[in-house]
Amino acid sequence: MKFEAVTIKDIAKALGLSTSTVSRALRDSYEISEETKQLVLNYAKEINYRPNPIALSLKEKKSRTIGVVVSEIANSFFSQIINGIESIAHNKGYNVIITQSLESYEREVANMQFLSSRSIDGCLVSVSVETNNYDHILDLHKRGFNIVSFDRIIDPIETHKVKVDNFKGAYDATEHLINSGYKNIAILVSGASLSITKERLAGYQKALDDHNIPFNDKYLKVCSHAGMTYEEVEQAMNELMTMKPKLDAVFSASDKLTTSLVKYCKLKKINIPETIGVIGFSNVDFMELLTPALSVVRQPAFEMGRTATELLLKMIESKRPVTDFENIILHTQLIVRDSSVKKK
Amino acid sequence: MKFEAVTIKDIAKALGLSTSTVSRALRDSYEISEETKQLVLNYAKEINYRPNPIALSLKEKKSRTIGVVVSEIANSFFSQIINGIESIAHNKGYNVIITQSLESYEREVANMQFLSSRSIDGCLVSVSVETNNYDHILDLHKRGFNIVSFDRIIDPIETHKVKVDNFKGAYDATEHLINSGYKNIAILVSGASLSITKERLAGYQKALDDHNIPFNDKYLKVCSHAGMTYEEVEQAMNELMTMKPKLDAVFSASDKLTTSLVKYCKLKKINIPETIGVIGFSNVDFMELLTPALSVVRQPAFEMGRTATELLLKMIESKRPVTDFENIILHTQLIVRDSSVKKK
DNA sequence: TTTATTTACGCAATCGATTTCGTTATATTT
DNA sequence: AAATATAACGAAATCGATTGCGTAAATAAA
Repeated sequence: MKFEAVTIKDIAKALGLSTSTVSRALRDSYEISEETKQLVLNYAKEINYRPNPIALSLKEKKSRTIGVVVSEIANSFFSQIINGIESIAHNKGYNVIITQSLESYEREVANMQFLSSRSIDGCLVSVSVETNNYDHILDLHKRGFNIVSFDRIIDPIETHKVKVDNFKGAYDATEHLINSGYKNIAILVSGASLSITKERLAGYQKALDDHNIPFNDKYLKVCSHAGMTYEEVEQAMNELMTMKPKLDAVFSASDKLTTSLVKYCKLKKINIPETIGVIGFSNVDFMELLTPALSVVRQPAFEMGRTATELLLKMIESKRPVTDFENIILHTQLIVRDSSVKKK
Repeated sequence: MKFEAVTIKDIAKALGLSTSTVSRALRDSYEISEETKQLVLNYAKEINYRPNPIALSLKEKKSRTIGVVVSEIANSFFSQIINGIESIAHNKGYNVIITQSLESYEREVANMQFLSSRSIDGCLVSVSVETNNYDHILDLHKRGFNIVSFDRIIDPIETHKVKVDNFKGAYDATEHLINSGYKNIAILVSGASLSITKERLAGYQKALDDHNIPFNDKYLKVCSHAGMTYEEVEQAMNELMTMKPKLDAVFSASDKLTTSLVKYCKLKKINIPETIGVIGFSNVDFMELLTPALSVVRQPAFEMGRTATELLLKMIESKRPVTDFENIILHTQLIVRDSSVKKK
C-alpha cells in the first residue's frame, strides 16, 4: 500500500516554516503569532492534515488502544458488552482490540501475550472457563499493566472490578421457581473455578435454604467447558433427567448453557413449564420469542462494558498510580415469562 | 500507567554494544558474529524483550492493523463475520479495529474518518443502509487506501469484493415457498440502495416469474432503516396484512428483519405456517428452536469474514499495486424447517 | 612486507510529532 | 542611549527500531 499521508514536514516546507513552529501553531501555543497560526491552520485544513497517531504513540508512550479478552464474540452477552466498550472507547479516541479465548486457557494466555506485545494501554479481561491459574494476567499487572477485571472476576487481582450481583440474580431465579411451586430444582453451571459459577451457585443454595429445601448435589451439574458444545449440556441433562426424585425445574446459570438447555428441551420434547420449569441467565433477546417464552435473568451487559471501560480509561489517564480500586456490582433483572410458571 | 518495556537500548547498554549491533543480532544478520548473536539472544530472552510495534510501525509505515466497518456488532451475522476476520488477522499478527454504524450514514462516515486517521493498513467495509453516497470510501480508496468490500457491496469501487449469491439465496427461498403451495408471497427488504436488497429482490421476482406468479408491488415492503427498530417492521407488516388479496407467506430478506418478523407473528398470534408461511435470511442459530422452527437462508458468515480478510492482507502485503481484483461469491444454504411447510 | 579483503561492529539518519533550549528581532524600561 | 524584557521563531534531541555508510582490526593475497 502506498497511502502517503501529509506530515507536519510537508506543511513546514510549503509555508517556509520550521516543523517546531508548525507543531506549535497546530497546538495553539502562545509562542506563535496569530497570523502564523492562521496560516498554518488554514493550510493544514486545506490539505487535510491528520497527525500520525503512531508517531504520537511513540512519543507519548501511549497507543490509545485497549485490549479486550472475552470467551466468545458471537455470544449475545459478550457482543453487548463489546458494544458498551466500543461506545466509550471510540468516543474518547481509543481503539479496541478484541480477542476471544473460546473458553481455552491456552488461547487466553496467547491472547494476553499478543495484547501485551502490541503496546496497548490497558486491558479488559473476563477469563475463560479453563483458567484457574492467573499468572499470565497477574505478571503483566505487576509490571504495571492496566487491567480491569469484569464479569468473570479474577479474585486475587488488585484492580477495578465490574460484575453483576450474581448471588442475587441466582437467588431471585431460584426463589421464583420455588414460589411457582417447583421443588426439585436442578442447577446447570459452568466450570467451578469461575467466580460467576461460585456466586450463582451460592445464591441458588441460599434460596433453597431459605425455603427449607435441602440442597441435593445430584441436582448440580457442572459443565466444565461452559457449554461450548451442545453435547456437553446434552449429557448433563441426560444425567439429570434420570435422577430420583425426579427434578421438576432447571435453573441454568449462564447464557450459553441456557441456549443449549432450551435446545435440549425442544429436541427431547420436554414439556415446559409443566414437566419442568426453566429459567436461566440469558441476554439473548430471542428468548421471549420461544414457545413458551423463556423466563430469564438478564444482565446489564452494555452497561457493564461501559463501566469497565470508563474505569480502565480513568486508570490509564491518571497521572499517579491508582490505589483506590472500585468494585462495581450491577443489578440483574428477573424477567418472568412463561417457562417458569405453571399454567393453572 | 508506567509499564516500562525493555528496549533495544537497554540490551545494548547492558552488554556494552551499540543498538545497531543488537538490532542486527536479533534479526540474525550475517554481519554479526555467532558469539555476539548468542549473547544478545540469550540476554533478550532473559529479560523478556519484545520489539515495540509502534516504533516498527513508524519506521515501516505499516501498523499491522486493519479496520472493520459493519452496521452492528451485536448481530449474529456480523459477529460471525468478525469471528472469521479475527481468526485470520490475529493469526497473521494483525490487530483488528471494529466499528459499527448502527445503520447511520453519519456514523459510517465518522467511522471511516476515525479509521483513516488511525493509520490502519486497510479496511473491510459493509456499508450502512443509509449509505448511497460512497465518497467517504472512494476518496480514501483513490488515495491508496486498501479496501475490501464485503456483504453489502460498494458497486463502483474497484477492489476485491466478497459476498454471497444473494440472487440465488432469495430465488431458492421464494421458490421453496411456491413449491410449498404459497401464492401470495410478500417480501420484506432493507433499504433500496443496498446491493443485497437489489439482488435479493431480483431473485424473488425471478422465482415468481419462473412460476408464472405476477409480481405485485403491494407485497413489497422496504424498511429503510433495515429493521433497526421493531416498530419499523411492525408497521410494514401491519400494512402488508391488510393487502388484498391476502398474503399467505412472507420472505424476509435480511437477518434483522427476520428477527422482527418472528416477533411480530408471535405478538400478533399469527399462525405459522398455516396463516402465513415464513422464511428469511438469518444466521441466528436460535431460529431452529422456535415453534414452529424457522426455515432460513443461511449465509457462510464466518467464511465470508475469513475470505475478505485474506484478500485484504494479500493486498496489504503485496509489493506492487494490485490491479487484478477478485469478486468472490459464496453460496447460501437453504434450511427448510417448519415455518414454510404447510402441515398435512 | 605491503596491499587488499573480510569480518564485525559503531555512528548517524530515518520515521512523525513534540518539546527544551537557544536565538534574533523588536519593544520597553531606566 | 544602554539595559532589560518580550515576542516569535528555529535547531536539535527525543521516542524505539532499522539500516546505509564508515572504519578498525584481523586475515588473506600479492
